Amino acid sequence: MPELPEVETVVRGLRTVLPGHTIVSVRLGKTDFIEDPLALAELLPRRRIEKIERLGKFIRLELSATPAAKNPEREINLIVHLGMTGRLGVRRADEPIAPHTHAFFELEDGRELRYTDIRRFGQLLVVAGDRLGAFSDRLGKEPLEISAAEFTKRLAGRRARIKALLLDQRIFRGIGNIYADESLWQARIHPARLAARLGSADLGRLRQAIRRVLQHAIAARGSSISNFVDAEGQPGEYQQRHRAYGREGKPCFRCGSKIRRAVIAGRSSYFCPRCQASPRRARAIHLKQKKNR
DNA sequence: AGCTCTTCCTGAAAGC
DNA sequence: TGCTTTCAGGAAGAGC
Repeated sequence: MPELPEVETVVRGLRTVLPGHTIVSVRLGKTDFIEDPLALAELLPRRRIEKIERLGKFIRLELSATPAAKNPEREINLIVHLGMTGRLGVRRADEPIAPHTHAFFELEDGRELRYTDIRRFGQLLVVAGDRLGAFSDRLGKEPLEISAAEFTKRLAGRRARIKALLLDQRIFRGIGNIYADESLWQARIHPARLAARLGSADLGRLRQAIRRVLQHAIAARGSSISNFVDAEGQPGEYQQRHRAYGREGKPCFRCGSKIRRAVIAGRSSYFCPRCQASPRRARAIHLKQKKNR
């Protein structure tokens, strides 16, 4: 499923082939995952793709108007969320169409940007330039850019489980189930721990673990779970480096204990029962250390 | 505030 | 073998 590293991989791929090109027309299949299909089909033609960036798990294509565009005075953005099974890639218009392809953005040079999404959990929307700030403000901080102080501040006093907070896009943007579990394993923190009960050492390790895991995953071009492929249709390789996610019953890479699976924050969560002390055990360890001091 | 449940959707996997 | 059921999950909303 596409999370920050997968979306970053797609964005980097699109960046090498799309900027400077103009959308000449839009064709849509099923539209139930598109916020306003009529606006999309009306506003995009005759616009040039200026730049592409990632906002958490969202992809933003900044579009400038050519004179023939509708409402040329308005700057708009095409925003794409890949959901679970979304794919975005550029193909020649005469190439075969993958099943479940529901949006085609034809370019002036005979290629087209295609959006394919088996389950249609993804999202396509148009955001006007003057609304982009509000759109972005609804999302939390980029985990690769956040300072230690800001990281701590965002979790301080929160009585929710750390896993739930890592998945909450209003706190940090871009982390999903795989990278939450991988980061918690790396930082040796049990997913069910309450954020308010984590010490500064825990939080420091967690921030570094998130950075490290995401950077390594980006370098490996993401994890190919649920058929993820990049803009060129190539799978990523980080799934081979997973230490917790999807490894139920397999030995922990650190201590050899069997990785366990439990539903935490409504999601499958994988962790090492020895390296990542449960909330109860973490508390017992904490009290014992206090007593010995 | 934060938890659980439900909804959206399809294909893979498990169950019979 | 082949059909039926269950499950997975990002995000949002309801209800507790």
